[in-house]
Amino acid sequence: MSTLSPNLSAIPSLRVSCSHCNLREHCVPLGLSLRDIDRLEDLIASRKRIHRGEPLFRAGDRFEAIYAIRLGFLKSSVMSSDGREQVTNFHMSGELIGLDGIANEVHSCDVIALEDTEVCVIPYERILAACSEIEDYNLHFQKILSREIVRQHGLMLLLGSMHAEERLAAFLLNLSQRFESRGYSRTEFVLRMTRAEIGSYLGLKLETVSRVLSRFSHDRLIAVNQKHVHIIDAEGLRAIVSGQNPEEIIEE
Amino acid sequence: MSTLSPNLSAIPSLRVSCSHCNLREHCVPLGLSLRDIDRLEDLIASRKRIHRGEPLFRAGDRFEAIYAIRLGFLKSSVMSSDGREQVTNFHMSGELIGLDGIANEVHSCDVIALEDTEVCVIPYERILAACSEIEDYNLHFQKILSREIVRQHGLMLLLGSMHAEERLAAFLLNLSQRFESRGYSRTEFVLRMTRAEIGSYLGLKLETVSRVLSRFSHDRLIAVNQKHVHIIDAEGLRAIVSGQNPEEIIEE
DNA sequence: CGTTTGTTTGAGGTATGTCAAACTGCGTGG
DNA sequence: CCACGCAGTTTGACATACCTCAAACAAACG
Repeated sequence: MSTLSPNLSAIPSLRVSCSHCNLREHCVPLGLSLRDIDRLEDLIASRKRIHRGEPLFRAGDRFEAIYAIRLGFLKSSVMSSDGREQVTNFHMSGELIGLDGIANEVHSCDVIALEDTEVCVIPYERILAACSEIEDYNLHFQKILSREIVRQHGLMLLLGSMHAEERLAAFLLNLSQRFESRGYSRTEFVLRMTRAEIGSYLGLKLETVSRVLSRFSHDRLIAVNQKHVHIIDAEGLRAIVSGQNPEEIIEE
Repeated sequence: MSTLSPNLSAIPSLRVSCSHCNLREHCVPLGLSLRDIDRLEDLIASRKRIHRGEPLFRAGDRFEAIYAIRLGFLKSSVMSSDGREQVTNFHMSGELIGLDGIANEVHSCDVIALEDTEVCVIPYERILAACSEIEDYNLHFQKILSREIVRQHGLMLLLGSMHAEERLAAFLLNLSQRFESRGYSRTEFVLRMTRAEIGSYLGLKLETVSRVLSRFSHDRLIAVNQKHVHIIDAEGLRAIVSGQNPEEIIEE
């Protein structure tokens, strides 16, 4: 792996332009020079489509590549020995998947597409090669890994010490922020996952998720219609996250 | 940072021998050649002692180094904006601390010594230098980061879907296994942390921790005397973790 | 030895889980 | 195109695991 896939440009349909990809700021957060960004394109071996409901990979699969989401929506989950599932993350465009596989050369979680999805396949050897060939790519990739660690700290805080309402409020605000940073509306979006999957992610049962969403809806913080969510009072949600549960409005 | 601290060997008291360190298999899990292990010693700038109760670093501190624990015991914790603390990990000898800081060049959690502790200070620039200079060190360090991600997945499973008894049983078995792999007894050890800290880590209140430990003690799974724990029936604990709650023994 | 910090245990409350039933929207096939 | 079935959601009634508050106890610490 001394040169980076010199032959790929021969296959135009597979050739990807990172420098023109509007997801660039997500995959390549560091201030790389344009010249280096061009070289990043060589990391990508191919693209892959996954249909709704299908796995990108499963726990136990051999780890070979990191995936960058071009478009779509997926969930990661781990299973306990006795079959309980815990959703560990929801992924949207621009995010990287598969970092867990580096540890043992085997994936430790399932990743399932929640809608039809397309990913860039980045063979891990190429990432290692880039680390030694591209100035600063080392630091760049370590930051990506570290960022995931920090993200999970936040999730542990949520799971370990927040109430159902706080968890849901934090969840909605997080989604909102991520949609916004991708150019979508931060106030209206569609939940790609079921109530049960939200519940698993937040350490709650689906009935609790449903009830809390109904309560938010009743309190005019959001409007929910099935999967469609409209955030009406983001400030109110933020207040809930930080425990500022305001005096309850007297029920009529 | 092209050469690795050539002047440090002039300070014998600070000179550390990784190759003779009995924690080597923890800090250096990869099968590095002896020659490379020798070079690892150059990573360490100094050692640092932290007294019980004192911080190694705090959230917001500038990130400069990774720390390898030579001996002692510490906790990591994150705080929510409204002051709730979540313990995210307990650390013992041979483990690396500070990986969270890579992401933003600032630490995102507090690390406090729970007993007098001594750590090796490994400036992060030296790690980056090693990544480009030592064959395979790149992969090695990325594995360390990925392993932390995988570990946290397990913790999320615990926090999101396990009962108090299962959490405690998993916690005790995890400690037991880590003590054993360091050459200590896997059946008798001292808890360095308070019930409140265990509770924070496991998403429980200290009273619940205390009650569950008492129940385990009553059921002859363990013997507890304050901080001292004796694991009597590891198999029984394992059964609890995997949800195999056996028919309750009739209370006398 | 008194004070502080941590632990245990009890009584009672509550948030969330469990079980169940009705409802909705969607896709499939008649 | 309608009807059917299915997967997902909502809502209610009830159960319970865990939390809260409180008091007594134990250990550690100056």
